[in-house]
This record gives sequence, C-alpha cells and structure tokens, in this order.
Amino acid sequence: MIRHTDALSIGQVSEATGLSVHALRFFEREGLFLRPIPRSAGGRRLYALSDVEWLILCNRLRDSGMPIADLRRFAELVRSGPGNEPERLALLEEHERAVEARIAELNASLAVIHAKVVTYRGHLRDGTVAGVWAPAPSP
Amino acid sequence: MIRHTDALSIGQVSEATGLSVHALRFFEREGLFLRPIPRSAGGRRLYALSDVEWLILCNRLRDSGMPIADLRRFAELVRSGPGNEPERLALLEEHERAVEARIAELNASLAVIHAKVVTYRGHLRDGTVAGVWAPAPSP
DNA sequence: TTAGGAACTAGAGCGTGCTCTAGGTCAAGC
DNA sequence: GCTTGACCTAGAGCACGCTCTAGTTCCTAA
Repeated sequence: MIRHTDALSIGQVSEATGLSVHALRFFEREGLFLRPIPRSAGGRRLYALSDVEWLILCNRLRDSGMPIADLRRFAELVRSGPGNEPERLALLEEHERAVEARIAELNASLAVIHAKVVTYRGHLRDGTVAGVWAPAPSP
Repeated sequence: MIRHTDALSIGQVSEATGLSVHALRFFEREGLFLRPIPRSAGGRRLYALSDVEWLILCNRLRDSGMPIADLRRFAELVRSGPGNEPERLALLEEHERAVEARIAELNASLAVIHAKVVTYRGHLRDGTVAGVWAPAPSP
C-alpha cells in the first residue's frame, strides 16, 4: 500500500511499475529520469508519484520498441526545459511511425502464419497432406 | 540472376532471403534447415529452391518474434516426417496467439503515444504547455 | 597461370537490456 | 542490543541473435 506522503521507496516503485529494482537503478544510471532522484539521510532513493508516471510512459515507449538511447534523448529534452517541444514531438512522431510500421509487419506475418494454421487444420481434418512441409531428401 | 539449375550458392540464397551469409551458416549450425544442405565437390553449400522457400517462412516466423529455439523445434518436427502434424499446428497456433497479443500490446502503446503526439501538436499550435512533461525540481 | 572474389571452418566478439553478485548499510520490531 | 529484510554501490554476467576474424581453399575469367 502506497501512502500519500509522496515519497516512495524503490520497492514500492518496482511494484507500481512492474520494473525490477535492478532495472530502476539501471534506468537511473542510464539517465532516463527527469530529475536526479533525491535520497533519504541513509542514502535511499525517494521517488515521487511524478517519477512513477514518467516510468509508466517510459514503459510504454520501451515495450513498443523504443531503444534506451532514444528514451534517454527524450528525457534529456524534457529535462532541459521548455523550448524544445518541436524536437520532442519529432521524436514521438518518429516512434509512432516505427510502431505503426511494426504493427503492419506483424499483421503481414500473422496472415502468413494464419494461412499455415488453416492449412494444417484442413490437413488434419481431411487427412490430406497438401501444402504442409515434408522432409526433403538429401541428394 | 538465379539460373534454373536448382543449385544455389550461399550468396544467391543470401540475396534471395535477405539473410546474411553469416546468418545462413549460423542457421545451419542451429539446425534450422529441413535437411542437411548438400555440398559441392569443393565443399560449398548447394541450396535448392525449397530451402529458400523454407527460409522465407523462417524469416516470417523470426521477424514476428519466434525465438530460434522454437524455430528449431518446428524444423525438427518437419524433419522427423509425417505424424506429428498436431504438434506442428499447436506450435503455430501458439505463435499466432503470441503475435496477436503483441499486436494488441503495440496498439495500446500506439494509442498512448498518439495521445502524446496530439498533446504536443496542440501545445505547439496554441503556445500552451498543458499536458506536456516539464522538468521537476530536485527537492 | 594467376589474380580476385566467393566460399569454407572454428571460434571470438558484440549490442542490447537487463540481472545478479559481493560485500556491505540502514531501519524497524522484538 | 539484535535480527531481519529492504536497500546501497560497483561491477560482473547473461541471453539472444547474429556478426566478424583469421587463415585457408575454391573457382572463374583473363
């Protein structure tokens, strides 16, 4: 249970985002946060809810295939303050196009795979072998 | 230009499939072919058109995220001849579901990304800053 | 015959993105 | 005080899927 003090431990953030504590420390080393994460007197990370929100967006971008390097670039842009919104937009638009292209590619592959599935189903229903792979003899 | 002798060199197969010659040798080491690729007197690989067709399917499966290990399993099933079609079908169906899930995930991410893009566009049109990330101060 | 490119093998290396280890420190409950 | 578990750093290690190297051989064409 996350209390409303706005200061979350790494374990709580791990729970909230699905990222491992290792990954969170790794992300920090890689400069993916929008600010230096403050520490408690004892040296422990104190995350805010805004950090979690950012991580959730990061997750979306990562899960959709954005490389760490681009994520870092985006974080740098946001960190350096207002004025570079066109660059941020360009980065997002480029990623958007990449994701759309990836979806199109997957749909094309899916069609091929589905055709194979249908062929196998037909073969199994009818007992025929048309269209399925058979082992080729080695000459 | 591929002549109709049915015996293709590794370079020709590389051209035809988009896989590098390194990748083709790697695939062979990994047992992804349906047969042992025969060799010329001088020890060079002699591919048939059916190998290329198989590679094109492999490409589809790989590109859509099937790991090499599953591809090898599928190749093993085909190699071991008729009788295991239900297993092949199961493997394909499982991959089909995985691809569908991946597409759904990407579509969800795309929606989030697109919302961000729209927000930034609005911001840039109007000169407002609502909804875009601003650098957070370190406490 | 000889040059040059294409192919051969075995094995090392690499980029990405974490994940884990070692060797501690910190903090809360008993 | 002491135990326990979460947390700390720095750095090594890993899984995947190729990619490249070194050193050699093959083959075609001039």
